[in-house]
Amino acid sequence: MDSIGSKTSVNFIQEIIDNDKKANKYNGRVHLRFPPEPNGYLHIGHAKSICLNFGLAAKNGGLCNLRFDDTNPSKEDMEYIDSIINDVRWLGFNWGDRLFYASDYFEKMYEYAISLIKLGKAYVCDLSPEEIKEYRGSFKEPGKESPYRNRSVEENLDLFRRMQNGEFPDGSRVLRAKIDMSSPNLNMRDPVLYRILRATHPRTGDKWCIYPMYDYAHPLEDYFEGITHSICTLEFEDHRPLYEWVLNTLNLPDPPQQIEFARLNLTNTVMSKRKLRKLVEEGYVSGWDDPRLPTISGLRRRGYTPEAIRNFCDRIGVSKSNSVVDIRFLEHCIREDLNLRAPRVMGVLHPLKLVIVNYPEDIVEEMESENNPEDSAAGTRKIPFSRILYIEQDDFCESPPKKYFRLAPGNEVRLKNAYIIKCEGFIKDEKTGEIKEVHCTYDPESKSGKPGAKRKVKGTLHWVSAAHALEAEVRLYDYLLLDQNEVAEEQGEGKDFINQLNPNSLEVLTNCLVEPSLAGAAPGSRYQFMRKGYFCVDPDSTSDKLIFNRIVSLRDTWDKIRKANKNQKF
RNA sequence: UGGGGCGUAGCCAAGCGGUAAGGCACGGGAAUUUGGAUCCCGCAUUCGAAGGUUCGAAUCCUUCCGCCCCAGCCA
Repeated sequence: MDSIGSKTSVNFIQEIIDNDKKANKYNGRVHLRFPPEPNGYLHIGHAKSICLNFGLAAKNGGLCNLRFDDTNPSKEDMEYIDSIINDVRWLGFNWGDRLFYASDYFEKMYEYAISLIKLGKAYVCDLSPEEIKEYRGSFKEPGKESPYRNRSVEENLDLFRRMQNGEFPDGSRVLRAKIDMSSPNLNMRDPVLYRILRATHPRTGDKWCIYPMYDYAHPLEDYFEGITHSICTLEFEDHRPLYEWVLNTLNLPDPPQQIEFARLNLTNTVMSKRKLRKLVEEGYVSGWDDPRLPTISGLRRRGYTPEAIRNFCDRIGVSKSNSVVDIRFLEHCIREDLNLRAPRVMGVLHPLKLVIVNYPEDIVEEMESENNPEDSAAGTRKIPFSRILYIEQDDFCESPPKKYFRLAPGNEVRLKNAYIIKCEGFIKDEKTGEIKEVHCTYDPESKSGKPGAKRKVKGTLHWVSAAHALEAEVRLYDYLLLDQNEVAEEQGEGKDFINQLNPNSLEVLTNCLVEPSLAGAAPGSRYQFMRKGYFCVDPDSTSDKLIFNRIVSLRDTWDKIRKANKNQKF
């Protein structure tokens, strides 16, 4: 019932919106915004927020703006602006002509700051950063009032203008709100509103040398854009009184309301900008779009679809409790999506030569194969079959364990869309134990589609024809981080997430063989390699050298049985 | 330590005084030319704990316990 696109239960934010609409608050308008700071790449945690904001707007006949919160030029960059725009669009959202920047409002914000000064609600403070910290007090002790707190309006006006004029060095003065130095909420102890900062802004260049702080800028940005519900994450809960203070003190009508929800955490990966940056900058991964990262660009390169990501975000729910979503749920979402639409192909990751000894040497048959059993409209294709094939090394076992349905001496197995074969022998390198090739006979009556194919055989294998297969590189990805318990076992609890990194998060296979229909497969196209998983053609792929990224493996019950058996020994 | 939040299954999460939805994971089975997909079945006598109110409490009250966030001129 609750599959793709079906209803999810109403979350607490929707409830607030429902009540506001009922009460005709904001004249029934619903206007949201996604307000990233352009200081990093978007990740799936942002996707949760994007889906929430744009989704809520759509559901309620409202609008959602894209707005860059670019109030700190020392950390922000045009590169990030471009990537964020690209990612939000790729996820499938549309902000119409409502692309905004906090920096668009610097002039207005400055004017409102002057109003605050005139109201006696803001003052220029000459304390150093260290002194301000000292004066702020602590959790148990109230703060002390700044000696500059009671300057006259005229003096404040004059000093603030001169701050803006560039007459003072960076860090020498700030504009502060005059609220309450003994508030139990530290955010209300005369917070800084403006700081002097000489840094070239990505959009306004060197026009300004003072920049508003988030707590002052954000409520105003929301107000300027007619935002009704300003959704942010839990850590801003303590800032809400300040958000409201700015709007109320300035006496702005229909003030937006801030609502907080829990950010997304995922198992087996990292989500903080700091950690992602460390991985990228210190070369633990290949870049922001490394397919192992939970960045939008990484997921895109890995082969995740926007639909799967959106579906995931819609299904994890929205609440206020700190939670960690199992990454396997994300994997479920991409499997569910790709199962329905990824064409099936055959690709052998670890090739093992298989000779059909009773099959003519000079014949090539074209085997008819369904492109997608979940979608008959996907049609069929022909796959060449011949005497010499390659199968998966795993699919042959000299002395098979219990419940092994694959090829073993004397065993019969079906080759997908071809014939039933029987293992008659194999060649083994006695020194290394390596199986060099497997010899089989085929049953000519068992060709797929023919009555003789109806026989029951336990296993079905995928294969490629040696003479026709294409060489390919396949990149197998695994979780970026080990499970918490594995880490404890293997290296004794490290505090640094670096020693939690999975050493096997990337395995590159260079000798894979895929069916010839894959020639010229376009970067970004996705396939199911039957019995193996879903794969996506990497942008590095060329017509000479195919490169596939494994998006996610198929569910593998044999693998589970195998592991269970292994663990049983003890 | 003062303030702000949050505790429902291994993980998310509904529930809003009338007797614990759903999904993931997990276990079992059916069917199967992907050990995939699909389909069945199972999976909280109990909601952080203890008291109280009530005919009736995950929902209301009290106390306690645990976890997260806050002392940037970051957002």
